[in-house]
Amino acid sequence: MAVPRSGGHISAAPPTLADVAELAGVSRQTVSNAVNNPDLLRADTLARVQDAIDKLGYQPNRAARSLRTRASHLIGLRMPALQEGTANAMMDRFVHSFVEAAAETGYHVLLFYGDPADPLDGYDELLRSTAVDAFVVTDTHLGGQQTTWLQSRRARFVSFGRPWTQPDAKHPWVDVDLAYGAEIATEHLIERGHSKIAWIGWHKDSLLGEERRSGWIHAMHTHGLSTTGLASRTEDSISSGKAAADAILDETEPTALVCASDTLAMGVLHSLFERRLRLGEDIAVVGFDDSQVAQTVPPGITSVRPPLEEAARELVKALEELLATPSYAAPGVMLKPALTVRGSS
Amino acid sequence: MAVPRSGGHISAAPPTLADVAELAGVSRQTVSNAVNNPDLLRADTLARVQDAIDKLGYQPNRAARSLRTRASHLIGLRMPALQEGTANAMMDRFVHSFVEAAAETGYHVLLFYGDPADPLDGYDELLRSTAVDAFVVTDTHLGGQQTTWLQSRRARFVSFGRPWTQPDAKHPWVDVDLAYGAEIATEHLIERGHSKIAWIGWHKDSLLGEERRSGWIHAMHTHGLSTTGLASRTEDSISSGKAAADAILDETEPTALVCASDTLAMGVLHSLFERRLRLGEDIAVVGFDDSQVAQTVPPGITSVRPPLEEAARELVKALEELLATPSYAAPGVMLKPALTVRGSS
DNA sequence: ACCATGGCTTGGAACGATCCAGAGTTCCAC
DNA sequence: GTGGAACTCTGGATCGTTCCAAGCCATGGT
Repeated sequence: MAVPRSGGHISAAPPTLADVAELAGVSRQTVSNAVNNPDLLRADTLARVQDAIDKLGYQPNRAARSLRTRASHLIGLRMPALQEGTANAMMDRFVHSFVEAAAETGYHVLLFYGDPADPLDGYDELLRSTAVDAFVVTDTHLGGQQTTWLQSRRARFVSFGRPWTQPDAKHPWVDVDLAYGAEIATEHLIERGHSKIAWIGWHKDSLLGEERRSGWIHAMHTHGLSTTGLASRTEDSISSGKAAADAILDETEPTALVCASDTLAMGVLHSLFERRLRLGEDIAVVGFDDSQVAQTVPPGITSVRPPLEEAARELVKALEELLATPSYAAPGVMLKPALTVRGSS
Repeated sequence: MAVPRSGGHISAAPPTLADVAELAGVSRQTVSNAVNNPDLLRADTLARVQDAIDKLGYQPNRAARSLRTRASHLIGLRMPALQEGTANAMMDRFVHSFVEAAAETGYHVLLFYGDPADPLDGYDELLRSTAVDAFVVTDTHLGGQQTTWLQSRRARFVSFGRPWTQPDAKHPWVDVDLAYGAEIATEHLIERGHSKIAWIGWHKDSLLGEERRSGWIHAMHTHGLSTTGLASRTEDSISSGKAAADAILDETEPTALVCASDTLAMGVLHSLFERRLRLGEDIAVVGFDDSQVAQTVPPGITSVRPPLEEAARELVKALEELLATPSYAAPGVMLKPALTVRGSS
């Protein structure tokens, strides 16, 4: 439904409702109705008003509309600040999907980054100036501080990430079942004939990390495989991924490695490079996130791909409901990831 | 300058100017002045009003302010839609930098993606509804369609990318001198002792591609090196990068390769992987963009790093001037990239 | 002929801020 | 003591839209 673009004519100030009303010979309110409740108008009046709207290229002024309706049709999306070296390229796929999904339902996205040290940074200003209708919260695994605070301010929001520490939270959320992701990754390797499959994951206090780890353990045990000596926990960085791989390759000699992130997988690749081992031939590696890096490194890293496009759509759907009915309490939505198989396994 | 966050109390509706005025015992206008022109007030009045503002946690309503001042303090940033497989991870570093730079001067960023086939998609709606004060245009190498149209609509904008096809364009722009980038990349390889240095670049009709290529040629000729048989032109994708590398490695046996993008460099890596050649030992490779991939692939790809943070700051600076003085015509700003040296060379 | 009904349209008020012109104070020079 | 400038502060109008209550008009049943 492309709006025809008024091409050549140069207009000093954009046309207003009053301009349209005058041209169409009706009152302002009738034009407003033509835009917002067309079924209230008689067919011929509607046509006349539409003509005038098209002729002038009229579009309602957002500020005026927001002021009156108390709705900006803007969604605030807070992203965690990028850290140099960490491959969270996943997130810009999410941003992209979300912006597109929001655009389809007439919402625009106001992107902001908060100081990672202060999970509330940025929200307050936007909220108090009523700049946005709702927020999308992304780092729920860092604790419930953000959601608790937003709730206390009566702000509307949805979260991309389950309410880890607050099982009774009422806000809508969407998350990806990455325990399941680890499970299918591990099973894929088992199918390929591996039995000594190591895990390189995050520290014990990382909720996300423990969840993914549980999927690996479950798959291993289901197939009667031992996990002893095969797990290591470290930080989410390339250097610690390399160190962990070095240690576990020396000690236990696994034939395959499942990594909690593509970043760790890249660390493993560094270890392999040094040892002159060939990825996908001498040893198999699976990562998480299906980042750019996993997609492009030869021969490609098999990776657990979160359905970010679908997550974005679900979030927008939840937002719509939430904004339509303020008391809306949705059940959380848990999506299943898929495994993208590449040369590394 | 953190605004104290009103913690516990739950307020139904945000406080307005009138609320503050009543509490402070002054008129609405005085409160408005306290916020926007504090130096107009007597010191003690200002203090009293400030107290009231803090007590109520007042912040001006954006919609109301926008309506009156005809300024939204929002900048529309149009990004080219992501293409699967193409590593334009560079762009999210730019988005991040730009959002942060804008936030520092009180602007928020409204991110949107346009249909790549229609360079005008998305602008019109935001412009006519006066949703944003200005735009940042990013794909100027695709031709002047966007800027010409925006100019005809009297929209304010700056571009990240020089006005390639319109040398007489008047709008502010910021760009990175990537001919220089290719030059330092090539010289770096020459210093390392290479003399047969091949170029893997884009098609002839790519303005960006020809520019980068000229830097390689210039460096080669300056050092008395021949370029015949060492250049190839192809599409910006991994598979064509691999094909180009295959061809040139078979034919001319260069010892080093300069690639017009990290994506092409990844294609080269695929070729090397297949040939069991070791990156950085058997052959040297340099890429462009300093993407996540270049940073993380072992042993790291030497890459030309565009100063995106600086570009973002310059763009914001230009925007500020442009919005302050509508007739502002800035000279374009050309920034120099640096070479990040890694194991691949 | 009348009133009630429902469909369609209208003018005035309101949203919350800033612009503008003017009113009240203060202060100093004469 | 007065005039005038400079400094403070104020109330009303205004931005462009939607909400609200009321008005108009044709229709149809009594």
